[in-house]
Amino acid sequence: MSLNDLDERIVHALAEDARRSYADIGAEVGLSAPAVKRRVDRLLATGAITGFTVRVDPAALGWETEAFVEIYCRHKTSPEAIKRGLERYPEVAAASTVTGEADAVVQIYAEDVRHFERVLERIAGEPFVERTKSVLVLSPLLRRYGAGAPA
Amino acid sequence: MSLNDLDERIVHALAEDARRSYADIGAEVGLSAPAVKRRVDRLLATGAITGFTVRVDPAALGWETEAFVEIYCRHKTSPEAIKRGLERYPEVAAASTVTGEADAVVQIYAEDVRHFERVLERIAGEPFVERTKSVLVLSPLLRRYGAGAPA
DNA sequence: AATGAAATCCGAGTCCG
DNA sequence: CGGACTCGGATTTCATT
Repeated sequence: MSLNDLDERIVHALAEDARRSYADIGAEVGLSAPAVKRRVDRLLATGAITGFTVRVDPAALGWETEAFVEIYCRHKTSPEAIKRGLERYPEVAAASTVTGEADAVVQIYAEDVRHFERVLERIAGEPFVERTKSVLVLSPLLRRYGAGAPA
Repeated sequence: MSLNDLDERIVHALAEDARRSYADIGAEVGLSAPAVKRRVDRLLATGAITGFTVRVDPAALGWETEAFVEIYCRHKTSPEAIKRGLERYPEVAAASTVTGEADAVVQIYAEDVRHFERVLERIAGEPFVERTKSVLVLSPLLRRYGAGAPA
């Protein structure tokens, strides 16, 4: 399934501000309000847009600390094993196997650095984990398409 | 900044579906529609809620390739400059300044590897970018709290 | 100070050409 | 797809506790 340029611009406009009126978005992409609505409805029906949310300041929710953790596994650890090992941690927001030296990148939200440290120690202690390498997020610059939002 | 119980429930309701009417949310938390609106306005003013977005399915949009890009900047590049430089790329889903050697981590969705290569070249060509280091996502293991791709 | 009821107004949703 | 109409909910006003 492929979207044309118009749909993409509409999704992008909604990603920035889902409260903009159809007429407003239409003025930007060159369509009338009903035309924009029809396309949004279609995007919802096909599952390209899965819903509407608020962007929340994680700090306001008490999740002050965010981190990316690279995980280096012992040989022959399957992606499924990594997944099973990580999904027990509620602090893990996202995890993916990746190219490069590390085997997986894990995105973690913790209440504070102390909380993060505890989580990291437990993950590092998992039998399939050889070693880890973390970077802490200093300040979130951009957050679109619902990416990386807790709760 | 701290949220009381009512605010928390309102934020939670909006996080699930930001299109619900104020009256509907009010019925759930025990307030009238205007009362809910006033609290949402206040949450927006204080920055607890930073905006309204759509949740999108990257695959349905044809964004099959996902990558994490570490950006190393020239000296004296402010976070704001990085943000301004990156927000023009619709392919950028998230960006954060981080601890460690790199200055920022950027999460990118592209149609395919070729598309990603083009985007990376353009980002690497930005005046504030010294060099970049990328890892491609092989398979998304976990995606929670609306992080990345909400299936 | 924060609330709910009533009134207004704008935009979503619908129908038609 | 655009234009026009209708209707629901957002937003405002105001009285109340």
